[in-house]
Amino acid sequence: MRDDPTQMAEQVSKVLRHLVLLLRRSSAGQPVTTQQYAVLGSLEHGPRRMTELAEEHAVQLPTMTVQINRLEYAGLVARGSDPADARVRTVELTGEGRDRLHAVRRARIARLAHDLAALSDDERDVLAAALPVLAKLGIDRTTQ
Amino acid sequence: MRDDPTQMAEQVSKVLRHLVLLLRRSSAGQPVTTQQYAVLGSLEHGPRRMTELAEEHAVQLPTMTVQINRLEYAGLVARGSDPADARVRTVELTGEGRDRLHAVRRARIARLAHDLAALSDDERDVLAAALPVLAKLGIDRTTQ
DNA sequence: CCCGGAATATTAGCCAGGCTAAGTTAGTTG
DNA sequence: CAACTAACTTAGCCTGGCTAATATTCCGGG
Repeated sequence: MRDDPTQMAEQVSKVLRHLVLLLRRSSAGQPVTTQQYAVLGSLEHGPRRMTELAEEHAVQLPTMTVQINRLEYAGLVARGSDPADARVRTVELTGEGRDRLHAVRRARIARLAHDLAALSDDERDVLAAALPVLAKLGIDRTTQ
Repeated sequence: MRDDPTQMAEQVSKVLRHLVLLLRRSSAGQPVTTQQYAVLGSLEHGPRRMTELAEEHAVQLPTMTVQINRLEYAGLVARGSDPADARVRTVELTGEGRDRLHAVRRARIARLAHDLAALSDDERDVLAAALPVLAKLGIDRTTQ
């Protein structure tokens, strides 16, 4: 298949659609939406500024403003200021935000681990080998 | 890694997030949204009823109604009736809908093929081997 | 010193795409 | 034939995107 990129692309496309449906089914009705969870994850290692968050999540600044507003209202993050530049707002996790992040992460990892446990050793090997390749896919698109 | 499902799940989780971001970046500003494209794809092999479409896309019936309304307004699908049961509405592609589906598909496949072409032969082999495994992931979740 | 432009966020207003609850119409069954 | 069930649609709400239009604040040149 590797010699017919078009055919392979069709397979990849189907698999992507499958994964998207999987994610949709598994994230319905969770205590934190996938977007909120992703943003909380960005804050794990310290405060970030709004522009950073927006870029990292491939989103416009106003979109991130609204996200952070909701998270702040929910008590999961707090806004701060940069003493060196009064224009920038920083965002950081509250204690509750950190707790929630870890709880949701545990649940997601556990579910994934459960799914992975249903595979054979060989299948897990194959999958593990492919992860770096998947991570590499499309990285040059981000610079366009 | 295969012997530590939790660690592997973390890796998979990261890769999934990467793929989601990829999809978001690549689908921004397309002539057809990914949802619309997916629905058109379901109609490729003939008319379907609303309930079928909703189930297939893991969505409630009212959500599918709205989707089909938009596609119908855009002239890409047409509603019909089941002569055997006046309650059911059928949906099928119009000529323009079929053209649009094929055009969008070509574009998506081409972009994916381009990305795949940037990989080495070995990497493509590894990825090709993993596709069936990925397709298998989580299929038992749908029955819960 | 200060004035104009650039950078950082926010607000306002729009749209897509989810959901539930309630309503309509048509089949099914006791 | 009355009551229930099934298939959709409508209405109303929420999240999460976007652009355009404001503040604010910083910075560099005259």
